[in-house]
Amino acid sequence: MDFDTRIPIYLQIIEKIKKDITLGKLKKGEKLPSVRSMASELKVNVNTIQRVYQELERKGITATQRGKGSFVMEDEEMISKIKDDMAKRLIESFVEGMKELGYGSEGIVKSIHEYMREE
Amino acid sequence: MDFDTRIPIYLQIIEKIKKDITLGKLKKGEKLPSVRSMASELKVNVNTIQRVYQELERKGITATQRGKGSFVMEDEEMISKIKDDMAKRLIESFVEGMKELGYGSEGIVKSIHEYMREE
Amino acid sequence: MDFDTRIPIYLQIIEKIKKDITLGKLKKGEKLPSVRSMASELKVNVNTIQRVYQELERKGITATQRGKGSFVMEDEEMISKIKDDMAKRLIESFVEGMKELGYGSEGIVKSIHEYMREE
Amino acid sequence: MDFDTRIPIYLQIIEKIKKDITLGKLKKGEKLPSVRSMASELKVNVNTIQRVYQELERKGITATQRGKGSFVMEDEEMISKIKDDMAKRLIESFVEGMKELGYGSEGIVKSIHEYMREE
DNA sequence: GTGGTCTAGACCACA
DNA sequence: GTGGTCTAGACCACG
Repeated sequence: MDFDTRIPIYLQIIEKIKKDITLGKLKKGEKLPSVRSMASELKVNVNTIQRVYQELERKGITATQRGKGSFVMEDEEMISKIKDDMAKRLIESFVEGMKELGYGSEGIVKSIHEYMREE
Repeated sequence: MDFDTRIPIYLQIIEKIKKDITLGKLKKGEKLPSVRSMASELKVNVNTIQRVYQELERKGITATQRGKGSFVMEDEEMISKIKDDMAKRLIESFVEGMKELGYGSEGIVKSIHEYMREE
Repeated sequence: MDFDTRIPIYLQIIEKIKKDITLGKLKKGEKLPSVRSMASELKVNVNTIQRVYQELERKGITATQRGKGSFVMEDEEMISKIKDDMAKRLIESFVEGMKELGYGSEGIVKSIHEYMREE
Repeated sequence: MDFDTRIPIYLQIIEKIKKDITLGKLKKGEKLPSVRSMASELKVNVNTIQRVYQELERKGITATQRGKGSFVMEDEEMISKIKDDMAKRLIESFVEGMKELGYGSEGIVKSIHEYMREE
């Protein structure tokens, strides 16, 4: 995993984990790697991962049990909400960026269609 | 002008100026206010405005002439080239992001349409 | 028995046992279940129960006899003395805390009354 | 300021600041000491204070502006809510503790009255 | 000068 | 073995 220097590492890891959950790579109830093993795997400090897990718990995405580990929450609804949220954020920032460049609604839709056709 | 605490003030001001240019409020060749006057008008630190002008110049949007001030670039073609480039990069990263979330081509187009309709 | 993740399991079990003693479910002199049987019954690690018994003994609530097991203490007077002491400490720290929050004597008494009424 | 070893330092500092706000020692809109000055004053690491300010912001008690500092929120209602919350937590844990010791509602009220009279 | 992030390394509480 | 807290010290972004 490569990190974008402009964005805090811990945020990038959070996004990665959320993505893995929505894609089913991490299943409900499954145990996440221990703080230390994930830290060494990603070549990152333990504290950074600890922050990641803390934030995930605060958002209700995982639950942490001292001495046991962190587990993905079993809440189906929550997971689909995460996916919708992430998609919405992507779309918003995309549309906003295009508008700042002077594109109107039709222009944006048209550009996307063109891009898809080329691919 | 009110600022969103979450985003650096200097970025917010840059966006404002870029918008003013595309909307024709600031015309090609026109002189921007001096660093000091803009700073006092927006009730913002002089350093902040200095950074704004620096970034604008770096992006080729304005040109600074020592002792005279900053001026909006006259080079129309260059600006439109930059715009196309930025748009392409925006679209690419957007599509890539959506695919990582598990969306296919149709899903992406559909999401954009839905979002536009809501707005 | 369900456990609250925020509080150490061993503390929750201790409280449960203390309650059982005051309610007479566990009588003076009675033998507590073995570490292993209690652990398997509560689906909890053996170490955890060991710590529970250790703490109970440290507090003088039980006594452990090697090879025989743990027994609820018979010393009634000592237990009631401990209780009075604990109660006094509880009250003191409570009153001190309320005063730090700016409550006067009447305010404290009033708050307690209100809380009791709600319950 | 002395710290109780059993409770995380950052939590103790948070409680201290909340108390100061409810008591009017820290007024609405007022600037909190900088992370570094508070850290050196309390002889605590900078990171620890940073966590304190972060949590306070997350709870809506303060607002932080990068490069400027942290400020107490101007929300009157929020402040009185903090006080009520803190008092409620104190009362709850006190009553719960007394009940575990075998005191009934009348016993608790009586004990408080006695304690107040002695003082 | 101010907050934000990160590292390396330590010690503790819990299961 | 697992998470939680803390320290010392560093570098960066922002005003």
